[in-house]
Amino acid sequence: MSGKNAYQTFVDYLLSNSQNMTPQRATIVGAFLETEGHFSSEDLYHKVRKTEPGIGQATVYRTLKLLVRSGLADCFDMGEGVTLYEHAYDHPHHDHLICTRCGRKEEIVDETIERRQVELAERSGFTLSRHRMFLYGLCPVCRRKGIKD
Amino acid sequence: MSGKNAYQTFVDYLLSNSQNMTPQRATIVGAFLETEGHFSSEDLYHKVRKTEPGIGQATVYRTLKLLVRSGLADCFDMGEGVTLYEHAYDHPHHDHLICTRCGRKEEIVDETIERRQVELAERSGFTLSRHRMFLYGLCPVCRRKGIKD
DNA sequence: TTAATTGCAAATCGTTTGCTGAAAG
DNA sequence: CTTTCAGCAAACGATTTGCAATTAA
Repeated sequence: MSGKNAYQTFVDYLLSNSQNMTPQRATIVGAFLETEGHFSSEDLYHKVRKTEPGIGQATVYRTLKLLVRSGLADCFDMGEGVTLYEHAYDHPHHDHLICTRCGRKEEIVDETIERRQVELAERSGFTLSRHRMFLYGLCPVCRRKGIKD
Repeated sequence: MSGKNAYQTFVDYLLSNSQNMTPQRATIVGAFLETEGHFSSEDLYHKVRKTEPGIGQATVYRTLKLLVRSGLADCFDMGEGVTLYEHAYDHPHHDHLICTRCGRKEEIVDETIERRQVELAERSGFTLSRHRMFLYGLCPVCRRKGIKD
């Protein structure tokens, strides 16, 4: 049902911007909604192609942009040259913990840090609007492997 | 004198990797050392060109890579499609506070946050090796302007 | 002399854009 | 009808790479 609401939110976004729902957009949004975790535009493109081979890559890029603007998706760039997307609808803010060996990503949040960030910003006179935090390290599995190697 | 040591550190790095100091590298490293704040490879390229118009862009890219490996420089990508560099020699870890309007960047650190990050990672079984944190907001100057507008 | 380095231009790669025909309201 | 779309291919912009000529050790 979260899917239903999310989809409707997207349709509403389109309507309120004099933009149309189209078969292609419906397909892409559908694929987006059933994709968990972090993925690139290209990942989604490949997924969509399995169902609708006619869809162009540009359409996926354009639709992902709409998804972000509509609030359904969030995107971030970890500096690897690719933009990653994730669900933002019914999915509160969080940061990322990334394994530098296997690439596994975990979502994390910490109230203390969130609060400190606002204080820190204010101390410099800034009004904080958002932030991005990436923690890099070895995940338990990879650490164990590392010891064996 | 920090400049002297930094330069020597770079030369040592080259020597220990059977790489040579060259006039081009010396020029680029010199320009790098006298550039404060955050800058892109292209920024440095333009600066270097004023002195040595013959230097190629690829050489600047290549030398910046060496500067990072030697520990003189640190680089990060804020997702704007450009890699930014800054001094890392005699310049301890810090995070960034960025004005979303004028782009001004301030360096920040907070012991509480740093400590919490390690704890958070450990709670997930990760061994933290490094992190990146960007706080985005309106700087005091821009906020004031915003009110007037 | 031998390995490392340079500058240039061509190649990459993810992403964006211009364009023309097609479709939505 | 009028505007918004889609698909394609070309354009882009930052960065990398292949290569032949040059230089450092």
